[in-house]
Amino acid sequence: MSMIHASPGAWRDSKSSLHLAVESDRRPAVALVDCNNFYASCERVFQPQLEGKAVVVLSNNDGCIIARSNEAKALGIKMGDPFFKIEPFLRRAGVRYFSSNYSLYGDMSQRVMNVLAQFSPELEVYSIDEAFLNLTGVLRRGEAEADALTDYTLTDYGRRIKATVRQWTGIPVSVGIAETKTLAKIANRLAKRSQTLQGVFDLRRAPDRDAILEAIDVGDVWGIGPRYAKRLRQRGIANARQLRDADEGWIQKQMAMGVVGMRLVLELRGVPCLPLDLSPGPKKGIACSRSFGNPVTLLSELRAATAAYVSRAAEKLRGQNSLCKTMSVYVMTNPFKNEPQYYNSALIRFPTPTADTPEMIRYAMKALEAIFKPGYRYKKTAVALVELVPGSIYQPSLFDGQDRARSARLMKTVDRINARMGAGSLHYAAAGCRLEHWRMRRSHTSPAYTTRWQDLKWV
DNA sequence: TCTGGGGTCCTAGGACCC
DNA sequence: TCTGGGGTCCTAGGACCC
Repeated sequence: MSMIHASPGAWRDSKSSLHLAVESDRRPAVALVDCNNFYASCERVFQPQLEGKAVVVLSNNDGCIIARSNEAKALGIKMGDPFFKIEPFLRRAGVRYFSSNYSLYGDMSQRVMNVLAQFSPELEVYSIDEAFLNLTGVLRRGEAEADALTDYTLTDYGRRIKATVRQWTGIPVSVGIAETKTLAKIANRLAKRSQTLQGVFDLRRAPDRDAILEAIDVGDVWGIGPRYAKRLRQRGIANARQLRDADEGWIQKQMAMGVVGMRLVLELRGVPCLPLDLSPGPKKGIACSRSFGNPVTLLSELRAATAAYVSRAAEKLRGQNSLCKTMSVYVMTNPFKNEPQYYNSALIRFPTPTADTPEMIRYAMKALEAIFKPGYRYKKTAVALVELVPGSIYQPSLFDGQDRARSARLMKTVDRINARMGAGSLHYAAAGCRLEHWRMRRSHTSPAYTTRWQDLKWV
């Protein structure tokens, strides 16, 4: 997909001036590189006139706000604000809004990651817009040639990372550096918010660490959600400094956080407990769920939607070369509505682990019929594949009548055609057609500038 | 009319084994 | 006086992340 194929391993390039320096500090160093307002920034890359303007990106179905440019944040627009409620305000305030365009964001993400990979041999792609880089010793690799330059620090290196990503992809990022991932998160937060730091901050070199940690609310520490934050505050632990200095025994016992809490506290103390995950294995569960563009009352429509989601989930399953042993199917009404509510799910255990779309659809339809109740306005159906096993080793059922090899070949062909011709080019009739009214609404989509020839930007 | 989607890990408790 | 000890696997639920 990606159109940038930057040469890997630039960090090794001895001709580059990047590595001609020595930082005497030998402490471990990990950087968190985080894209600023990622989805909003992606939209801006191809519409530079939006620079400096308030931009927001909407969730699926144009439901709520999921990304905001700084200008939009300054206007008080909140994450999760329902679009239909604030649309009038957005219009009045001249905020530009976009339906989410995941093929664009996914592709831009890959480009950013490709650039980052050149700055460290150890990169963990943590999410669509974030990556951890191990920078320990990165500057020392070029030591032999380092006579010319002294005082080149990881802060300089971080600035170089930031500038390169910006130049090669158009995406602004912030870089936080520290001894551990948890501290790097904090450093990144500061880098992003401070006017003076210009987007790069090395917490290891900060003389006033205690004061910095004290200014971080305990709920803003990575790994502390609303529940834990509340419990910690009840014990008088209100900020990151206090959490760092908390009593270990109490953390382990009282908090029901056990090892999670302990790791977190140690990380705050500068002891790395969360190693970089350089090559994440296959997913342990795969889900596909989507709210409908319009409420659904007919079983036939629910069937089509469910079949469509099964087929998407099965595609992901095959994409990582796994088979599924257990699948669940959910249906639910709209909890925001003051109308009769219904929620139900069914668990399906396949006699033989499978990744065969038609087989999975057959089972899902049976399950769906069992949980469907007429008379409700359904809002959403979901398919979750749990209990996945590697495609290579599985225990076939003794009475399995299917020609597994044949169906695997068929699936492979279907996937290949869709990869080449575009997602959904070939799909199952059970999944209905594109125009059905339960399909997702996306009324404000930008073009897929980087993944569709028709949408290529003209210059 | 209209409120997102997709993951991970850990713990406790029960069943079961020798 | 007094009824063992140690282990695994599974499931449900809770918490977190982006």
